[in-house]
Amino acid sequence: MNKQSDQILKNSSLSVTGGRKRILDIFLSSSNALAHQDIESKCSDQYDRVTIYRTLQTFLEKGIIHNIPSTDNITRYALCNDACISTGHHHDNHVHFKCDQCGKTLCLDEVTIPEVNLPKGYSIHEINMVVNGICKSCKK
Amino acid sequence: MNKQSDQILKNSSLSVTGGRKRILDIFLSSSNALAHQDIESKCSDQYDRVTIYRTLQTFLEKGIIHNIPSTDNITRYALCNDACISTGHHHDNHVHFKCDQCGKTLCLDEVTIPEVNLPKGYSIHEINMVVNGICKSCKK
DNA sequence: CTAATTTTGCAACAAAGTTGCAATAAATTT
DNA sequence: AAATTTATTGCAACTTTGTTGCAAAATTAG
Repeated sequence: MNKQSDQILKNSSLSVTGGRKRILDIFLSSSNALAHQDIESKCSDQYDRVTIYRTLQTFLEKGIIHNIPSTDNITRYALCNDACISTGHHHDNHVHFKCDQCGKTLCLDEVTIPEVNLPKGYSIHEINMVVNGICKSCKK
Repeated sequence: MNKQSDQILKNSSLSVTGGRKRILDIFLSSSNALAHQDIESKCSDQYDRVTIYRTLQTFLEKGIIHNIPSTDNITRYALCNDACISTGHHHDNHVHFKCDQCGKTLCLDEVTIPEVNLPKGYSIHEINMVVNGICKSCKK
């Protein structure tokens, strides 16, 4: 009976440690993107601040999570979907949404980023699209 | 003989001070977006760190500059084009480009953000699009 | 030119992130 | 399954980034 988090760590050839499992579980049970601060407030009693920083860094490098750009200068992370993880080479091509009311940031996995034509001479490696507005839950 | 920076400040009904003129001039003479750090390194001998923070904040509020989202957690600012400034109500609808080689971030004023369709229940207030890749100058 | 208003610099602080190193835990080998 | 190797964690110290209150200085208004 392997937990999902154990499996993900093994697939990324990472040591399975308590801290990594815990942080991964926090992501698995969250519907929105998380900032370092969010994670810290959920497990700083068990794990050190520095460990959380290092774990997030490791997850990023392994493509387990991706970070989401924002203008408010807070780095938020979200789990990559299976496609991301398996490819290793990492390209999110989905749109991110940040709700101005509840403040939550979501991956809209089903919304793909539309094509954009840049002037001659530019080559594209990655595209990020972040939409601000009011989310489904807040609008009701 | 009013300098351009004086005029911009007056148009935004801001007091014309040495620091504001200096920082505005730095933007006016830069082809790429600037982080707080970039500005500090150019004028920290003349103006205090705190003044720079407050000036950038003021410029943001007045719509003289806008900030550009990024995944590297560094807030970068760029001058708004005339359309932005005059409307007051601020919507950049151009694409931003960050070069992976030289690290510079540019406003591609001529490239407008393509339409995107969100699922039912979401309302859009603002859209940001940031493209990473190799810029014109680096590609040569 | 003087008074009222804003802006600035300084000091102190808070928050966010990083690094080195010893202790500990996990994986590997036998 | 114990011992060894390797990787991870916690702690302390530090750097960078951003904020706040308040008195001094500069700008604007009368």
